[in-house]
Amino acid sequence: MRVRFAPSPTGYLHIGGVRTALFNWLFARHYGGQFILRLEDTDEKRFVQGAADDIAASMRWVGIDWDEGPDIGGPHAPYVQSERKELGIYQRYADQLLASGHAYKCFVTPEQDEAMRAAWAASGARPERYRFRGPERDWTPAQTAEAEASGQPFTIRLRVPMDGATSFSDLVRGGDQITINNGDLYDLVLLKTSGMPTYHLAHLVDDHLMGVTHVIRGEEWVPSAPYHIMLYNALGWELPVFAHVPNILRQDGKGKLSKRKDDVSTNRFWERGYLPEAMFNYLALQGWSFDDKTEIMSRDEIVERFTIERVQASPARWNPDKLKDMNGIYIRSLPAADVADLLMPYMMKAGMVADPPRPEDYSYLTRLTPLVHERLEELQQAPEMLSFFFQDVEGYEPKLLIQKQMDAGRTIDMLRAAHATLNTVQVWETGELEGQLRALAESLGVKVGQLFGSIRVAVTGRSVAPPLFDTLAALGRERSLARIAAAAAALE
RNA sequence: GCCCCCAUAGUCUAGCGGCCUAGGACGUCACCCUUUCAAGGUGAAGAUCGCGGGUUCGAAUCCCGCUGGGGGUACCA
Repeated sequence: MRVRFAPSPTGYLHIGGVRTALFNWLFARHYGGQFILRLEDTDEKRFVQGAADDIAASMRWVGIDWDEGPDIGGPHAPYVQSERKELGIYQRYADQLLASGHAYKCFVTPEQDEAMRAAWAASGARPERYRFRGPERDWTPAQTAEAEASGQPFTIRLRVPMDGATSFSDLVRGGDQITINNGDLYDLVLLKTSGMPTYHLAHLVDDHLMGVTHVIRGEEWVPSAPYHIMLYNALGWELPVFAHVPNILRQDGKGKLSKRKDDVSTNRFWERGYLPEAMFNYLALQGWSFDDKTEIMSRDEIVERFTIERVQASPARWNPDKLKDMNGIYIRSLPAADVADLLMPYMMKAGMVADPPRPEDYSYLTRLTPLVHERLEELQQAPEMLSFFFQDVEGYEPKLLIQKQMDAGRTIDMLRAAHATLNTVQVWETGELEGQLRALAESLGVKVGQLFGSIRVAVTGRSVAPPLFDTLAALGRERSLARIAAAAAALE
């Protein structure tokens, strides 16, 4: 079994695209087939420099590799359509279709096409739809030859039957047939004036030549599938199995995910600190499921369990909360040392750690990581959560410092008492600090929450922070005492 | 407009004729744990299985219609 993912290098790869690539990849890996990456750069106008590399990087990041592709070659190289066009591959089949009468040369210019469309729409005939049929369909060979001799540019169009219907079955829909009336179709352009094939001709020729057995693609291709069926038949080729997977809809359900309107670039998630394993797991679940309970699965487990038959036909909605939750689960499942390594780039970027980091930066971050490890949902949250370890607290909020049922005076006294106690602590470590401060709270006759709360704000500048005694231990005696003193002074 | 696809809680889903008084997860809320926040634990609210007809002894599951949503309607993919 051979499948492919064939992106168009017109921009970055968004998660919907990755999901389609993933389903293809899972299919290939599950059945021990091959997964091909092919670049469909037949759109000369929308081509974006660097997009191809970006797309490949996004795929590699989530853990999708390919057996044949532009960068690694393969038995059917090249894997870039613009290069294949130079080899005359598409022209050859266009000529074959011309010879067999399945296609014809059309001299209608885009402008004329537009005018015809407008005229059609203006006619009282109330057309349901503008269905282009070139006048050249009925031309004699002599007429065509004459037009061509005059040097007029032309496209090669598929001669679509005026009546009848075209059906094909779809694996995602349980093998049910989808039928479309030929009368709703039009004479599709196969080869553009420039000599570049359209997607329709190019992908099909390549799929056949590359031995693709299963076409797994987004459902936006369903309406054009009949053209593809006609083309396979016209060329005398065996049909592949079709599986049109549902799109991922925008969060509000209004339309499919779009690069322009949604912040869904795969790279963005990479930047924000999503683990590729989490993204892989989440995306696999967008339209596919294993059973009624299992959600967290390793790559291997998903590969083992994935089948197209279990892919849903209805579209899923983009749910960042769910992804975030899953990312937290994956982060927590990692050893703290690994998390520390993953966090370092974020600390550097936030300017909290020297670039490049010094040995002591590594050891300090390793020391701090356990304090935030299980609180992280995105790695990028770490610098903010740990910022007070790297910069002093400025401007204490009396409101935060003064706990429930306390006032400024009592808080000052309490902080000074804490300062005195901590000043004499022999062993500056978590357990000892906790023991001493608990005893202090008792002797002061305040609730531990009141004491700890004030100290937390004094030391971190905020009411929500990592566990207090771990924080004090990691912050060190000197800085801890200085901040407590500063907080008390701020309340004067 | 026309064509195609889809339809279980706010969201992702399990279900493929009786096991469903519809299961799991995210989100929401409550409680427990607890120095805050998380994590973890327990529990709750939330779906007349979009609506209406059939078929059947029996339907979330099959059929039809309607409605709603999505996709397509390019010399873009």
